[in-house]
Amino acid sequence: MSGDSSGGAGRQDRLYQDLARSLLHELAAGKYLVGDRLPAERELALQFNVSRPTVREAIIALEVQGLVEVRVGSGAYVRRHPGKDDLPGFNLSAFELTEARLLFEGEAAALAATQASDEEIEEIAGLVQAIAAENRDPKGKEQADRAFHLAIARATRNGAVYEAIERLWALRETSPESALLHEKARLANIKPVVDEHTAVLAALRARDAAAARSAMRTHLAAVLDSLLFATEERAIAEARAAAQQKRSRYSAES
Amino acid sequence: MSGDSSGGAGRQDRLYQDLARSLLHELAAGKYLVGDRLPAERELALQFNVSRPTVREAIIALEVQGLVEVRVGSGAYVRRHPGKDDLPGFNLSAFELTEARLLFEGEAAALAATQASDEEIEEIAGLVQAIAAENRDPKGKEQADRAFHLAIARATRNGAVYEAIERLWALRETSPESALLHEKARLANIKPVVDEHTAVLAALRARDAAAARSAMRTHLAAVLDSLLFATEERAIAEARAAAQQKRSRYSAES
DNA sequence: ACCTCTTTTTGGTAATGCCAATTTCCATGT
DNA sequence: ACATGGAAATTGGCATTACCAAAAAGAGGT
Repeated sequence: MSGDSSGGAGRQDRLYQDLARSLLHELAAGKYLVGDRLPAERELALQFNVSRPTVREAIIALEVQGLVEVRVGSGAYVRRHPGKDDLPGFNLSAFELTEARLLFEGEAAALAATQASDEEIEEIAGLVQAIAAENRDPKGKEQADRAFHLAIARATRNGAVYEAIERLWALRETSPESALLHEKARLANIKPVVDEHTAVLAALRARDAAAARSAMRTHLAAVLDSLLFATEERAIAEARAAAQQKRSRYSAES
Repeated sequence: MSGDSSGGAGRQDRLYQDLARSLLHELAAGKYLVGDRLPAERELALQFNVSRPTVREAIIALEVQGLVEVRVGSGAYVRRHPGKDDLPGFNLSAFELTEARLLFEGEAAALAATQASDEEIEEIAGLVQAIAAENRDPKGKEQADRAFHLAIARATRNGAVYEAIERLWALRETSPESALLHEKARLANIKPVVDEHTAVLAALRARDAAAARSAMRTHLAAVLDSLLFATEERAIAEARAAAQQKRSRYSAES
């Protein structure tokens, strides 16, 4: 079996992350208590059918997060249990993240409208162009989209606001389910709609806080819509109804 | 040299940590800027005279901490610099934190007004009582105040919203300058004003989102005021003027 | 100039081998 | 019996080699 990569069902990225997540789940499930020793690297490699280097990488990931302590010649020991903070937004659905963005980034846009420098606004204008360009490329990674939103957050001149919003984006990228859903939404809906971004930009240029908030909320409400569209599971249908309620509130605002 | 371990002068532990530290220093020194690509794994292995697996481990350590982003077939790119985010909320002033709370918690209150269960609202009512009691005790630690705000965040039923707001509180408690300033504000102002909390509660009971947002913003605008009042430093005077501007916006809202 | 196909570069993992730190356990001496 | 010392087994630490797949760079044709 040299090179399971061939038969191993084409996994492209970060096998160690999958393993780390699995171990994390086992920890959270109480399979290993604080002070317990994890199985040996060689054993884990067998159990999970991966190579030892991969196991090492996964354990290092846990070690860096302070979850386990590795003692040479002895083993890896559980230091503490994954707290709510450690599973960064593990249970945060794409809906929750986007709803939070709707609320927070709306306010950020409003504040940015009164705080942003001309240079910052022009930078944002450039990013709108970049989004348009990115949209023409079917493989675009929404890199410009992210930059656009973060630039606005930065233009608030409030580090706490920026950090909070940046964190929401980080969670979105981390959360597996979230990533999956966004991918589906992208395939279905495609374009992150340049018009909506342009509207936000126009409000910023006009230094109109209320308009900026409204435009940003409209944009993110559309994103929320696309997420709902990308979902067929019945379980989510309930959330859909609830979100529908909420959305009606959003548009009623402005 | 195969197996530097033999001649390598008894290194027992974590070669990858040494490497990660070295890279961290280079990052901090500005050798690689945000967005830059790190040298290839094979190249770093040569430069530092270690094996590629070790380089991978070090890069994974950086990746887990969010310092770099690894793209398959391309390389490892700098995401952010060490030090800004690693010591959470380093340069976040009490003003910034409170302003962010004003924006975010206002929205949270509005959402909570439509989402909270009756039980949750009664729990919040109990916390208002607790705040009143805490006020009578000069040694009160604003424990109830914190619980009040977090309960509202939780009542949004949105984990992302809750986590973001909880983080702002955590930062407030961590940041030394922030704590100091809040202390001064407390001594000067005394009561965390029960009336304002009561107003928020009333709006929640009425399920009036707009009123809840308004009441919460009024409350936090008052906190912001007390912070400004507690400040005499000239350096802050400028920020004060800027904040004054912002505040006028806040009250103009609602 | 522009698009396309090939080559090179770069990360992803596997597999193997050996060293060093610990631990286990048994033999030995008291 | 008990303690002690040391070999043997266990376990992590790193190095090497090899090959695949994704991405970037370059060559070639249009």
